[in-house]
Amino acid sequence: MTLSNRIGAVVTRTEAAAATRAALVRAAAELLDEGGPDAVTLRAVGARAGVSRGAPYGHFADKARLLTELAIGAWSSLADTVERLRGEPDATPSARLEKALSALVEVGRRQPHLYALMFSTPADDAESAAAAGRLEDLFLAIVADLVGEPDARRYGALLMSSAHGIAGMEVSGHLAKEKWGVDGDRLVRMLVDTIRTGVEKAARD
Amino acid sequence: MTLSNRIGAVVTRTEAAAATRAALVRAAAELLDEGGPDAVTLRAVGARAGVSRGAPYGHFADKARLLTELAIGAWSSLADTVERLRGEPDATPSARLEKALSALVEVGRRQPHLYALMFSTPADDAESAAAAGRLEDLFLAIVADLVGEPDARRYGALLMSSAHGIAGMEVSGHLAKEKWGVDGDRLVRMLVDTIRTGVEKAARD
DNA sequence: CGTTTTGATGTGACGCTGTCATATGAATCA
DNA sequence: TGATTCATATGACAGCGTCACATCAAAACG
Repeated sequence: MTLSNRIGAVVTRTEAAAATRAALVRAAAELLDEGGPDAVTLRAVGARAGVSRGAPYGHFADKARLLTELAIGAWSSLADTVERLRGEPDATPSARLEKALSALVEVGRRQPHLYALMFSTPADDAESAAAAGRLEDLFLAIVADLVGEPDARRYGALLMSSAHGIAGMEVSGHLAKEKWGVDGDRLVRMLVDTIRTGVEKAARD
Repeated sequence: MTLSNRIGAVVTRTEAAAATRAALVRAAAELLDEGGPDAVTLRAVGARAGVSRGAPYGHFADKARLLTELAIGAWSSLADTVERLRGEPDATPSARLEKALSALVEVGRRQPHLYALMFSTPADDAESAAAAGRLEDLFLAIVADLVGEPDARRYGALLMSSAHGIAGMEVSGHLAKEKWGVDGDRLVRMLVDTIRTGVEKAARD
């Protein structure tokens, strides 16, 4: 009637299955962070979650789907971070924008393998696209506060792409400070300043 | 004394080995373009090059080294393209800059898997870093023509990162036109214009 | 010229991987 | 209680990268 899971708590059957599923996702995330994509094998994921190598197939169609869920979690978490910026109405639009862009770069810096996964997961997956879309919409709203509505989409695309590139250059080690004399944070500030002054200039004309 | 290779030409032994090596690289590049990274197996590479699965080990330490050579070739080829822009002195600095950035984006568009490989190859490889460094230096010279020497490095980093991000967003399918209303080419033009007007403004002050 | 050396290539074998078919066994339900 | 359902465990399979070893012809040498 009851069942004790790996930490000894008494739970129902479906609760135990949900806990196993969560443990599998967590194990995969940890393995990805610690050893990169090659370290994420279903056998290793199962072992860390305390189940067998075949158990993941009871929760995910295949390995790719498990990885997609990692990416979805990363997009959602980042969206939560950006959404929290809306609760700081005292900050200027450009300050909020800089924080949002920095949050993206920070994911790349802290979890480079997860960051790469976010942009390599198949874009045709509906759930993944929705999670990424939520971040993009939140981001778009912040950009609109700075540049105004008619131009928000194109500037949003430019800003998001540029921040993604800054993160990518950092992740791949192509942003060596001795070569360019700057780091990613500095580039984000330059980016926001450049757009801001450009918009102010356009407003004067 | 002599040896006929796979296309029937009579060649010496070392020539044949060099041809095999080139055939392996070409086969790997084709398989990458056609089927993505998963399609690049040493068995498939060997088969397409007309040799056995073990033959690559006579020319490359391991599979990773073969892939690194693909990346090196991509960096070199892109550097050649950018170098050719120097032969157009009639073009304005901003026009040359736009062409250079577009060349990067175009690689991502035409050969997305190869593009991903360029930025995922280990940055600690000396030969690969040198090939990427040549492109960066050529690019830096073009940027210096536009923004002047003291600021060339930081603006170069920003421009290269942004272009990389535009390419990355396109490759991963995150630059949907219905969402942002623009494509990568448009973003490259916006990027160059923004920097150019920013520099002109700074010059007036 | 005959002999030896060298080096590219072919092949068998190993452990590892993702995946499927099947068995097990306990929670759930009639 | 008996039947069912469903998460999990396990055996098996093909494909993978890689290594050890065998082969065999070109090259070097006396």
